[in-house]
Formats: sequence, structure tokens, C-alpha cells
Amino acid sequence: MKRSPLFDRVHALVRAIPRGRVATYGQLSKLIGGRLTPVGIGWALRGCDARIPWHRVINARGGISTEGENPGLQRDLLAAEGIRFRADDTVDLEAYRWTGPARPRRRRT
DNA sequence: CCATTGACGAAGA
DNA sequence: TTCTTCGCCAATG
Repeated sequence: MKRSPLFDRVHALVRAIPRGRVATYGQLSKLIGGRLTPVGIGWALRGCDARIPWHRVINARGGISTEGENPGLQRDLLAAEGIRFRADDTVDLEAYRWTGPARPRRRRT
């Protein structure tokens, strides 16, 4: 895997996703700055290192897009983090969506 | 260098 | 509401 600045940024971002939380491709794309499209995010994660929690990245519907080779793998990994799937095998983004690396949710001071 | 594809998303019909 | 089209960046052939 070539370490492009963009890819490295994506990897760092994904590693910043807390356990039990998920992010969408489009969201990461925006967080990066739009330099990479959602598809580009997937490209960056396609051959990433094992230390990257790629399983926390799902599509905008809350569904899994990696069922191609390991059907259920990502789902199992997420379930192991306490994430519950709906009957549609989708995650409730409203509840589990990661807000960002340092989302200023509440100004303490 | 040119064309196609890819772990996607949003908008229009 | 669902289906189709276009867009976006990078990699590969």
C-alpha cells in the first residue's frame, strides 16, 4: 500500500474513531476536506494496515459494504464493540455515528 | 497519457 | 417511495 498523504490522513482519521462508534465514507470524506470522495476513502482502506479499525467505517445507509469477501466479518467486529444491528442489518447512525476527531460538542469554558 | 473502476453520496425524475 | 445519473479523487491497465 502506497502511503500517500491523503491515505495517511484517512488512516489517521479512521484510527481516531472511538470504539463502539462508526463513521460513514461520506463523513470521512468531508472531514478530510473533500479532497477524497467517499469512493476514495474506500480506496484508502482497501489495503490498509491491520492496526486500522476499518470495520468502523460503513456506508451512509448504516450498512456494510465489505461483504464481498468476508460476509458478516465487519458486522461481527462491530457487534463485538457493542454496536447493535437493526433487523435490516444496518446500524443506527443517529445513535452510533462518530461526530468527529475533536467535535466541539460542548464548550466547557 | 487516456479510459475504466472502485469498501459512495446526493439530487432529480 | 424507488431507480437512475452525475460527481469526485486516486489507482490500474
